[in-house]
Amino acid sequence: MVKSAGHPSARAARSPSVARVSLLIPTHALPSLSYGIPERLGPAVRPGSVVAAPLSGRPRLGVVVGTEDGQSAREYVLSVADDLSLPSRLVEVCRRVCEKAAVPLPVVLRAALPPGLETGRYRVLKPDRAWPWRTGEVVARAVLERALGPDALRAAAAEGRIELAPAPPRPPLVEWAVVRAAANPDLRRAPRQRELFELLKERGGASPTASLLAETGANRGALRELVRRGAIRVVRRQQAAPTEATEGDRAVARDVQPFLRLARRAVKSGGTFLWRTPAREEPDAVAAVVWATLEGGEQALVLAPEIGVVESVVGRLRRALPAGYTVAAFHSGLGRGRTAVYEAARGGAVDVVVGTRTAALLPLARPGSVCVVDEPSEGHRAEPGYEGLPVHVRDIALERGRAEGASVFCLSPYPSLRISAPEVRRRERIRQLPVRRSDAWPGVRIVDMRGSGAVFSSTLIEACRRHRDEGKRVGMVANRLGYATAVSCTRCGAVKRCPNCDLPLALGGRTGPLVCVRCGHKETNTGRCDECGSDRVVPTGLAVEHLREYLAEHLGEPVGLVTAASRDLADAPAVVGTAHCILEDDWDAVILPDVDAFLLASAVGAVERSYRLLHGAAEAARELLLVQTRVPEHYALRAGVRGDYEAFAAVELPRLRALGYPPFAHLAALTFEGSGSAVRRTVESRLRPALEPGVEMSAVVPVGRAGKSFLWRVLLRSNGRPAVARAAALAARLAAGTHGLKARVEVDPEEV
DNA sequence: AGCACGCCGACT
DNA sequence: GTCGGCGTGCTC
Repeated sequence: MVKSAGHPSARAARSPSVARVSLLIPTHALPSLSYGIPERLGPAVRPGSVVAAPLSGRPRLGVVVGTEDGQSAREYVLSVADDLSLPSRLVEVCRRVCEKAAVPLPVVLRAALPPGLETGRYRVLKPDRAWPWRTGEVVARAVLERALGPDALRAAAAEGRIELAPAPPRPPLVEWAVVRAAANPDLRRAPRQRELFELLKERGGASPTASLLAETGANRGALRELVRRGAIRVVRRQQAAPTEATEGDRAVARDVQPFLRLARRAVKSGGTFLWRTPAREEPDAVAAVVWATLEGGEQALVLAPEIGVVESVVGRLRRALPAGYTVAAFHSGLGRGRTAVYEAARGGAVDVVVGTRTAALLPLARPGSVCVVDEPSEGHRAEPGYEGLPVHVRDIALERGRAEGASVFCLSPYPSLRISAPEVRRRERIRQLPVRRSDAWPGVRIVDMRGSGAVFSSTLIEACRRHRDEGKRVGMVANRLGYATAVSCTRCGAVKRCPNCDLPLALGGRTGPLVCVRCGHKETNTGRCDECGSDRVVPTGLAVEHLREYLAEHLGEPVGLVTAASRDLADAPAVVGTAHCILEDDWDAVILPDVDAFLLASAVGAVERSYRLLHGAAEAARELLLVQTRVPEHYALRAGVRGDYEAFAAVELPRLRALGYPPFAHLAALTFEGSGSAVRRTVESRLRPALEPGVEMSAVVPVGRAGKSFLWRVLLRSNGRPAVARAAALAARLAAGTHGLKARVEVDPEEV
């Protein structure tokens, strides 16, 4: 559905109003450009319209980000793709996200458009006689370019023979069975076919064949036979949005009731809220917010950090919400099926969308509320340089609240300090709902490991054995994958380091080799200390495999393993795994044998993560939380095992302020890929002189390599987020214009 | 002087 | 992203 300006004749003589267009070219280097609005397109061109406009003589797809009156422009908007246009308030959200996060505006806008949108396809309007394509056919730019050559392609576009035809990917086709009119087959001696036919009639005479076959257990032969008899037709239809109808299950809804009054009040008053509830109550709090939103006739968007959580929240909402509403999931795992959900959300046909970060900018016809589930999770932000925006979902949600008037809820027992700090809450007008504490708390044992070289204390081993003997389950958290992060001498304490990079060498397998994670240096593990000559060099840094082996030895029976990559013997009485995989489950006892690896990590943000780990571990443990440490008085440890978030914040916030870290100052992490000389030249002679006052920049530090090229890290810091974002955007622009240099930019990363 | 190549900035 | 201008440096 593209409205075209009939070519140059349509250019109005009097000065037309002007559209600012952000062309969908993913670069920092191209600003929004001004184009005239031809008279006949006038009303269709508004902020949010998706339009075609020429750049360097060829049409490009872009989004109108603003309109002005009076000025004239040399080039004109060519056409409008009405069926793709975004709500203008969402464009406002995209603009603010772009400014705050130093992500090019076209990249942010692209994230708000349908996934997989083809921007480089043309519809053939008036084919030349020599062309192999017919009128109305849609052809990819690459195909046209190969066949015609770039000049003829441009000429064809200028002559109006072809027209840019953006199209979201079509939903996949699904096979349907449809009863033929007046069909009355004799199925007395064909029970399978009869069953199929009856079920199909029960469903109103049309149904996807997959579910018919699954439900009756019939095979395709029975279906084919019905077709042969002329009883049914098999047709292919576009898959409808995979929405689910709510059920209003009373028993499940009862769990939601305690949250409902609060949620109704908050949704009604509007604004941004922190809601601290125990992790296991989060789905019910979300259900209450969604419920209250639907009562107001608006749509709810729920954002979860990963696909598994999305699916479980969808299931919970489907059962808990009153009957008569629709819920849909939106995440990358749905492939092309996502398009239909996108359309349904944009058109207001679905009431609730639950999605991963890819859904953060999903257009909604009636935006009512946005819930960020497990707010501090790092899954809410894409790694810079990979697909998706390197922006935390909470920041997008906050902007949606402001621009679209949606109520925003950030849920977690332990929200990130950058959103819960009193200064931030005041500045951003974030209100805190009454805190709900876990009603059960396990017993806590903190085992002081000072003066012990052992991996496991006797307390730990006894606790494991006791739980095992009582038929209870123990979950143990490891901090690393693999076997060991380093080897050190038990006599003098020296750590074996890489001769090139000075980094501790990691142990690849039980007996070696020793490998450098940065430069790839490899050596055999001799077990001998280079410093004191002892032969007592042993693995340290308790990685998953090692812990598992060790624990199995002590218990005299196999121990389970759960990581993102593998699940083995997950039902064993004792299971070792990564923090993420262990803590999403419930255990009788949770054991953190090496919490110091988290507490003492050098990254700022690591302490906060440790607090969450401890608090989360306590919530996941029914009876016992056991922690081994050499810093038993550490504030994050003491507060974490009690779930005392306020006590932790009271110490950590002043520390962050003193260090000049978010939320008290803002950072941008720049990662450059290229030769050291190119990086230093760009950073020192071009970026540094251009920095605004108040923006500090660190030195260039090597941080490893990506394949053949080297990676370098530079940190920018400023009191104001806009200033640091501008500097980061400048860095990205400089790198984009420098041959052999790539930059990835992240403003206020979760951890530095 | 004439031309190839690569860098840089403009493009609306 | 893509193009053209222009400066550098090489060849005829």
